[in-house]
Amino acid sequence: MVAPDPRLEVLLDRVRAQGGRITAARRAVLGVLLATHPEHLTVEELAGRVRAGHPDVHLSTVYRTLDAMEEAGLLTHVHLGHTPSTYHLADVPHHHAVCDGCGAVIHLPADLFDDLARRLSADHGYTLGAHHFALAGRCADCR
Amino acid sequence: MVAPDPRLEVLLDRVRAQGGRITAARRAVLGVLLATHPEHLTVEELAGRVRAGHPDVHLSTVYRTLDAMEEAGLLTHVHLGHTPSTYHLADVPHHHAVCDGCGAVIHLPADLFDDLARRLSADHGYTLGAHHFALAGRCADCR
DNA sequence: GTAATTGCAAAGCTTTTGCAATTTA
DNA sequence: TAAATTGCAAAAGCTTTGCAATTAC
Repeated sequence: MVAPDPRLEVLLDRVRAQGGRITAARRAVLGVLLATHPEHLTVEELAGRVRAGHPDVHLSTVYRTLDAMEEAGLLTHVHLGHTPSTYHLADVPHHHAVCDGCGAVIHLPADLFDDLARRLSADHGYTLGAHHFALAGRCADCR
Repeated sequence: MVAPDPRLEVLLDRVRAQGGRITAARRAVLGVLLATHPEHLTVEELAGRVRAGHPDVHLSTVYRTLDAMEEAGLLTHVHLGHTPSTYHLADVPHHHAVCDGCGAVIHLPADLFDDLARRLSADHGYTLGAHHFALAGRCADCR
């Protein structure tokens, strides 16, 4: 038996506050995301872990739950490459750099992009936003 | 009748030089890419234009042609968002910033990323590579 | 009770693949 | 002629959707 994570209640309260309902599926999905944080899980991986405790939760429910929770601002998805989207709890904003060779993911603090963001804003009126797509390149090992 | 583009022969020579064969489909695909450069076309758009002159070229042939020509270094594909990949001739390296609101694409010179690349290299041994995924954000109009 | 959520099955959309037939060099 | 390329049809992989049944509030 896994000890209940008090952070789960905080997340659920945010769902309630937005008029969302609390279901077993939502508890399970958020629970998995809390337990695996700060990993980035594909929907498949997520569903697998959810099903370990709730074999009845359908894959389409996982997709819809993720959509709803993302809409509510609780989580985010990122594209790391030519692969399925990955999900993680929304917390400290960060970027990702993926190695084209081995797939390793490096997490980068957002402030690394401050200069770039400033120039995009000044030169193009463009506001750099979500850290939605990873940078591509080569890690030290694969170089 | 469209005047033949002399640049096409240059590209075809590069294909030959690598042992590739010249077919009507390859002429057509490269021709469209030359004619639309520097636009970024989805495979669907590309195939549509190819079929205007060669109704017999199958979509799967377009995919295979793009793979082969990309392999040969003649072209590149970029992901601009939750949309099909887009293709363009490989020329001056550049990055892309897409507006989450209207989908507008801003082309950014590669040297905008020089500082970032330097820090990634120094701090993580990571070599920033292909400009494969667009940045996400908001353009001036949509802000 | 009412609206939100779910399960299921089916479909959607982009991309890939097997294979025989055709074409290039 | 040998190897590369194509057409076609089928399938694969990820994600979305319609709808009736269930569940939360």
